[in-house]
Amino acid sequence: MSTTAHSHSPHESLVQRLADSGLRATPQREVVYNILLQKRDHPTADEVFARVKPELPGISLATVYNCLETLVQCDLVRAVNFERGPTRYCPNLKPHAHFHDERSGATYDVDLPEGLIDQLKSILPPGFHASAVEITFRGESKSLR
Amino acid sequence: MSTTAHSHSPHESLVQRLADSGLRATPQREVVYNILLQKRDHPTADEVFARVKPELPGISLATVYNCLETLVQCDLVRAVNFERGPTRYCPNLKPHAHFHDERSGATYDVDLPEGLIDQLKSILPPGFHASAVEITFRGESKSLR
DNA sequence: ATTTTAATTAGAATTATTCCAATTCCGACT
DNA sequence: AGTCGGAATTGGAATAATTCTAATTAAAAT
Repeated sequence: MSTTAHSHSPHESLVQRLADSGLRATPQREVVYNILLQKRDHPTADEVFARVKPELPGISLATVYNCLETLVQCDLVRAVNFERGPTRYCPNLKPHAHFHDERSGATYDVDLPEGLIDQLKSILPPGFHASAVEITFRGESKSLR
Repeated sequence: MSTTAHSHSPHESLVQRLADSGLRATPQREVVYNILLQKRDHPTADEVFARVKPELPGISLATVYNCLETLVQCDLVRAVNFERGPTRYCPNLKPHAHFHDERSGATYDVDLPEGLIDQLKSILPPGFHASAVEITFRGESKSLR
């Protein structure tokens, strides 16, 4: 038995997740996903396009949009919007917040303590049920990485 | 003495805040601001434009954008972006979260318990200093208002 | 092999926003 | 009251991001 119920190889999980949604693992989808994993700086669709091109010169921007949307649908990638401007994409599946450095424009992932999301959900008034919570910090960070 | 150091009339605070930034209180700015106060449903610039027109038929969309931007600069209004799509505007100055009802598309303000923002800021790693925190819930609400 | 369905592609279309140059409006100062 | 100068507004053009569409290609199923 070489296939376990929950493989943790990125490639496996991609193929698996796509299959779960009845979708195919095309070269375009695989490369787009790998690009996101390689440099987790929350690139825009345009930036993904530029990074994918060398590997797949024939790819079109429309396909990049399609692939990103597909990956978001499969819960492999999160679409991030915290300011007017292009959507950014993030392959971090763990619950996390985003820190947006207003000086550099960079965005960092911030791990959340266990239970925080539930604590936040508990402040909602009766009748409100959240399936997801997004937290964005804005400010300045000394880390120049 | 009829003018106190901190008047709470919306109109006063508008005039005051604009003056503080060296800006004038024009009819366009006043009407745009009042429209936001009247119906706090987080309208887009287009929606604000439509609501302002009856009162100020000659106003242009560019001016609505200008006024909204000005109000945001003066900290009278918050620009809200939590999904791809047009920026929405919110005249609620108190710290609050947003609840986005995925069924109706409506957005509700959610009051935050005292201290929560500070608690959240405390989870940031060393070197990160947040000036603002945004919290967005997504889900379904029973409230049909 | 053929048929069917899914995915990709290029380019057009749409949407949201910003830019720009030309007025108009106001306030300060004669 | 009249004029000067900066601020604000306006309409339209320009830009940016995304979505749509119709045609083509690729892959899976029969």
